[in-house]
Amino acid sequence: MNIEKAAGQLSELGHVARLNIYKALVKAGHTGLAVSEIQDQLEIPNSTLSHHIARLVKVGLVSQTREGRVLRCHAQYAQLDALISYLQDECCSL
Amino acid sequence: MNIEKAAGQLSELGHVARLNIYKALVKAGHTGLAVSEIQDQLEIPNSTLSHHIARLVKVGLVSQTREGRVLRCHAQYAQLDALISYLQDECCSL
DNA sequence: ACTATATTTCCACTATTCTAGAAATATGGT
DNA sequence: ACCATATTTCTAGAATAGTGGAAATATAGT
Repeated sequence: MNIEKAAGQLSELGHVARLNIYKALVKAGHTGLAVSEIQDQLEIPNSTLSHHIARLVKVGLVSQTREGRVLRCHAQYAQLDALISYLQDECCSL
Repeated sequence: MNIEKAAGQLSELGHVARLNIYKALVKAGHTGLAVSEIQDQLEIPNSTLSHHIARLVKVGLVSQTREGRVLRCHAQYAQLDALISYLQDECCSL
């Protein structure tokens, strides 16, 4: 972890739509959610949703696996853990 | 904590300059740093720096106290702790 | 080949953010 | 009152982000 990566991930989580997407993926557990399932839950137009998911993927917080026509999204827990650890180590030591 | 506040704070931390400012303030401990001291450390033009600090203050991550001509800035540890707790509770429970 | 479903990409528009110089404001010292 | 220092506010331009409709692409089934 370095400051550029941390800032990039924080920035992407710093949007209500994307934070909701990430939360939904975490709640969904290891099976993850199809893009269409996220769309049903959050009611975001498909192009907008695709854009937000792509940003989360780009910074490594979400991964995608294709299952036929369906793209399944998964929260990358380890990435968030690393981000939290960075914040605790770099920004919480008094 | 709620999702709007969390997203707002994450977004503000999601910028390298502001994350550096916050880190410097944490490292400075309870005495904090004057705006001018942050400027010396990070070499950011005063108007730009003022803008970034104001944003951190606005979301509650930093507070300021005036000491004569000097404005001293303090990291609000409890706010970051609350943010981290929110992430761990809402986004890390498998 | 055709059709249906899932998702992305393209496009254009609007809004916000970032940056920093210059001017203004605040405080303290002489 | 004047001057110096500290910081913000004003302003404006450039860059980035957000939004969503429409078209394109990908995959599977018939």
